[in-house]
Amino acid sequence: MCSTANYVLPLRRTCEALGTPGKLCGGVSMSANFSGARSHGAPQDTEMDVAWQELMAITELQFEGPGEGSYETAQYQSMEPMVPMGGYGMAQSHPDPPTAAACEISTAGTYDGCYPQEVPACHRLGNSTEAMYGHCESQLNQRMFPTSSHVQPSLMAPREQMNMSGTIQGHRRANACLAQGLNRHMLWTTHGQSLHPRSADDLESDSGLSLGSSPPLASPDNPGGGGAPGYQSAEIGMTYSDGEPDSMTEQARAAHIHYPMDYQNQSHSYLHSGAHPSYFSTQPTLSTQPDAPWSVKQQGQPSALSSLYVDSGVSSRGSSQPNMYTKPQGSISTPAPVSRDERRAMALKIPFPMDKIINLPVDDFNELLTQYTLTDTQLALVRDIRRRGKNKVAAQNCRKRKLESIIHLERELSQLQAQREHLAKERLEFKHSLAFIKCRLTDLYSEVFSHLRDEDGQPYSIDDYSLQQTPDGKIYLVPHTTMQKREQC
DNA sequence: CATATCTGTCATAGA
DNA sequence: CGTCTATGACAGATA
Repeated sequence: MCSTANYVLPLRRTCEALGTPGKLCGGVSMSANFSGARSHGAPQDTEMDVAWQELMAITELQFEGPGEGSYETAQYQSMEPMVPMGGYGMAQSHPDPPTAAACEISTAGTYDGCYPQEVPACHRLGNSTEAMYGHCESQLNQRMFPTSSHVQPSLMAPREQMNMSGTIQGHRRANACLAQGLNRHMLWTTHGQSLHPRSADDLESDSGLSLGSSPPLASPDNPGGGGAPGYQSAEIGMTYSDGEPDSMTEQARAAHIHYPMDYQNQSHSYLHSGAHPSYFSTQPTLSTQPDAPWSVKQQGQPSALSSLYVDSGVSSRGSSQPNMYTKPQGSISTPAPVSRDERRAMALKIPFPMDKIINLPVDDFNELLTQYTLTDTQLALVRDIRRRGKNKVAAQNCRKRKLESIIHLERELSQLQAQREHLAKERLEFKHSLAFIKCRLTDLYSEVFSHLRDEDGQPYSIDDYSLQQTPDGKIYLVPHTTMQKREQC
């Protein structure tokens, strides 16, 4: 798979979307939007040509100020390291033809950095993905609140609609969710099933499990799938379901008996991990060992979350859902977010961790499945978890790419505006220079004429004669009448 | 309470 | 054909 081509396409899509704001909005028909957004390449190209011509039309000077060249360049370089990750990278160091030409035209050093070489930035940052992402994020935040905002508001708008502070937001939300989780906890334990006939999962999800692709699964109040109707951790007092507590405990005990794993302890170990707010390991684990699936070993390195683009692990960063049923802070253990899928997996007693479900290669994943006897419901849940987990990461990456694409386009716009201004100044200088040369030529012409004399010693009239130079360098005095005859011929 | 933003999820296309 | 990835669209949670 070619990383360049792979990136160019989404970038172009983003360009198209920016060019036609309506496409960013929800349409009546998704499929229609899809086809529309992806099949109108030619008109968009025409628009780009027109836009370029406008930029080149230096008659109307509406430049608003120099671009923040160095800053944006550095910023964009910081994005580049995605290239080796998943075949994504910004700009790809392939200047668009117009810009490249423009850069060549430009005589000032201002445009040397028109398209910076991104690779060094990657190497500068090395493997410190923390720094990599932190850099990106911080700059995104800076872009969010520019101190010298010369970018047109129309271009600020789409960017500001995007997630510019995911990490911060995640932390902020994590704290906020504690209170929220407390409220939810109280709500569920107070009202119980009578007020909430549907499970938390069903209430949270628009569709719960994937529509049509999976049979109904055993969400806490949907025991039809063969799993426990709910899961309750007795040790930490977590209640994932609005079911009867006694029966829940029963179910938990049953799980204890019928399955080799101790979910309570597993959950406990997860909750005690603390370092990472998620059950998910963010490091792909290629090991196919089916034992100790919920062990702390699966916690993975939290740094993976900060890797450039979400690698393959699934995080609960900023997710509002995982915290909803966690125990309020200040209790026995550090609150750990439990996503719906995690609860489902526990409810159905899936005998391997989310980490493996999501991150294992398909072969290893299938091999893992063969090592256990799973019901259809469990199998469907596992596959749904895998699909959702991968898609969640993909969505996160997709959004980051979109943000970076917008930033890239804004920077490119600034550069083109600066270039336009430069060319306009250059044109003005040439115009003045030309006027001066014309004036000088007229003077010289008159002076030459003033020194010319005919056979009678009389000066030639500048109205009746003109000087003309032939290609061989010789100069002739030509009467206007002769010139007129030539023109008539 | 309305709004904006963030995030997870689904549907879909394409590789 | 199954899987994976990318992305638009949507919904829910939250600030």
